[in-house]
Amino acid sequence: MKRGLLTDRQKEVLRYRKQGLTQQQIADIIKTSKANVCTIEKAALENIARARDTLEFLYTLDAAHLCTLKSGLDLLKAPEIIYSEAEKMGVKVKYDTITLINRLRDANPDRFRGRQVREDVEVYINEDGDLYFG
Amino acid sequence: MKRGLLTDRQKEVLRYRKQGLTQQQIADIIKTSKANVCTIEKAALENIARARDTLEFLYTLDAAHLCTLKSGLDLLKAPEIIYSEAEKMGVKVKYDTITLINRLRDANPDRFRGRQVREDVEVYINEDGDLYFG
DNA sequence: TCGAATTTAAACACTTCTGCTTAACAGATT
DNA sequence: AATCTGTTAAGCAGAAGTGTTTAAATTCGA
Repeated sequence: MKRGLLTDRQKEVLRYRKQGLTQQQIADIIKTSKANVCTIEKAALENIARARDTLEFLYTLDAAHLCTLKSGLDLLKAPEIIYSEAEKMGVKVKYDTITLINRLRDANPDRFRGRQVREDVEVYINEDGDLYFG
Repeated sequence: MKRGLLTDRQKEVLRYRKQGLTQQQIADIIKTSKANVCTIEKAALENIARARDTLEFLYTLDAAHLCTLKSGLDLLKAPEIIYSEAEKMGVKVKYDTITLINRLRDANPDRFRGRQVREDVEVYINEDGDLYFG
């Protein structure tokens, strides 16, 4: 059974990178092209991000589904929706408007284009008023 | 780009499970066999474990490689090796013999069969004397 | 012990991932 | 201009993951 997401090749590259080597230097050491080192490093970072997202999901299991921010929605209208839904459930959202928008964008930058929601975002809330997105 | 490791199917099963449903009940809901629900749930838990291991690896990046516990080694001889190697590096291991063995086993149970190491285990140590295995 | 719940194994199509090459492109530094 | 660094894209072969079915084993409470 595989232990982690990272392949031996990916770990190798990350270790050399941590030591400050350039992609070209690493390419020479492991005998391949610098383009390939770039690809491998990128894949490694993606895998790490994916691992983080996976564990992030566990929080949504403890949380209740609050609402769905539908594709096309104006990002600035999201807080209003979220506050109103949370009030219905008798929970106070932990974040103010600005913080909420930032959290929303930071959580997964890919899902927003400027002020627009590109893809449906599910919003979860726990009893502490913490928000999670999935 | 995929966000997490878990497929929609796997998330679905985990959510129903969290609600206390049996595999048979879930199978009826998502219209498949209970055996399949079992497989999906198992895959989900494996993915979560893999995500944890992946992030665990990041610690080994900050840590230095201490030694390798080779396949076939007696688990009870590991502490001696580790203490002696750490001393060479001028770092004091944070754990006593008993705790060390327990950490070693708990870190990844699959790599030990009774008192024997089944598969090479890399040992890393940081400046605080914390140990990581990979 | 009976039956329900859970787990495991094997096999199958299908999809995705991985490492790799080649080639091109953008930014900095020299 | 020439060089070094990092990125990106297309394509390819081999490996691994996913959902599924079917069938057999195991656990466990009543």
